[in-house]
Amino acid sequence: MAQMFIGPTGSGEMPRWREAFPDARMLGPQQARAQVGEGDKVWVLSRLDGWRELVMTLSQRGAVSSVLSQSPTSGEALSALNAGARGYAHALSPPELLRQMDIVISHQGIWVWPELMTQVIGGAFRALGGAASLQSEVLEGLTERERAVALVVAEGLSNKEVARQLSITERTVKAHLGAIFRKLGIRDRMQLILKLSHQESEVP
Amino acid sequence: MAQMFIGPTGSGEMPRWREAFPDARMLGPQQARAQVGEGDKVWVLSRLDGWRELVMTLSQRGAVSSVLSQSPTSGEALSALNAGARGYAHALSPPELLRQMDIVISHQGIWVWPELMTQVIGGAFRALGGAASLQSEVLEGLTERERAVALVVAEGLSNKEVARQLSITERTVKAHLGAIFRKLGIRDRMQLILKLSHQESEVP
DNA sequence: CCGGGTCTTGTCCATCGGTACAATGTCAGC
DNA sequence: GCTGACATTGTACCGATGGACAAGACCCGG
Repeated sequence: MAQMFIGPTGSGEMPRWREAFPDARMLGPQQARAQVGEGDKVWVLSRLDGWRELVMTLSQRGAVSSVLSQSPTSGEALSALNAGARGYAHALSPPELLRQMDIVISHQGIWVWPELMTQVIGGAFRALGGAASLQSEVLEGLTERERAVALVVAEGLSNKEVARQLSITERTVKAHLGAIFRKLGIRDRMQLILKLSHQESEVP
Repeated sequence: MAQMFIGPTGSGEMPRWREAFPDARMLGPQQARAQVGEGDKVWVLSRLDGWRELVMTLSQRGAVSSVLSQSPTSGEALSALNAGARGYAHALSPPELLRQMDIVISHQGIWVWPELMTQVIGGAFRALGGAASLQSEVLEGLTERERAVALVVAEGLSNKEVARQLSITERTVKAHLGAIFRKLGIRDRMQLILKLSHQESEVP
């Protein structure tokens, strides 16, 4: 559960951050990969080369990471979140804000520099509007519930996850999937995805 | 700073939520528009007609709102966030989770049902030129052989079929796939397909 | 009231998919 | 010559997946 800061080796700055977490440790990228484990909270400076990849591995390892940038942009914010980061803010944010971030990300939340959040969400929304149109003819022959299952499965979720999301049993998900496969003449979820994203494909 | 729940008039359910916030008030949409003000924390049921518009006005008024859905989807999540909501979760989430959400959104954070978060962020990432920057280099980090496997797998073929097509063992296919998953930071072939198919479908 | 369609769940089982812990051979570069 | 990246394959394990067989609940039209 250690609090750690990761920056270019030898970077002794980060005064605001130090102020917010006096007891934290400062690490270089190498040490980070070696020492960070599940539950640790890491703060990565985006000035660091390969920060994205670092965040990705640390996140998969179960660490909770935030990215601090000297010049925040919505693109970098998204990149960070996509890499698994849970927070994104200006590197020189005031200590109170940093501590606030800490609270948020410690509770499964996401914290992003507010102005950026608007852009991020806005962009995503526009894009998904287009994505929503993809469904259509393929799903015509399916029932209400089957369509719902098909769409969620096509997002890449497992049966268990679909079950949770639709508040039904995994068994029921399988039942619907079976019907979907039969009706669409396909054999598994992979082909379902292909059928929904492109209309083409189909192999012997 | 009142905690309020807004659902269809006369909806007396929401046991889990009640449990989480015993002192909160339940309102109908009309009352909400009249009474909610700055700093109030409102929970809106997405089953409610016009929930999106409601969230939008309340948010602009300075209220902090979360949306609870009976059947959460990434699309609805984005829609909620875009309307100004700060939280999005299943309507029957356990009380501890709801209180956790409360903490997060009270600290300027965003809270979204974890499984959906990945999709939401993923969608957003693809939407804003992140697609161009990273997608093209998705396969860059892979070796010759890994790329070959990735492409065939993305066609929807099984490991056995890939093996036949590339004249290698199924075991070897698994080996390459393992490396691919690790390098791309994904967990299975479904996500690989999504990562690859979304790189060709972009908007003007 | 009855039959059909839909939604739901159950058990059982064969297979697939992903990973852990390996080994072998090749080939480029220091 | 040795090291490291790459390709290949093996055994083993276990969770995920899809199908088989079955059944109860609900609703709607005949």
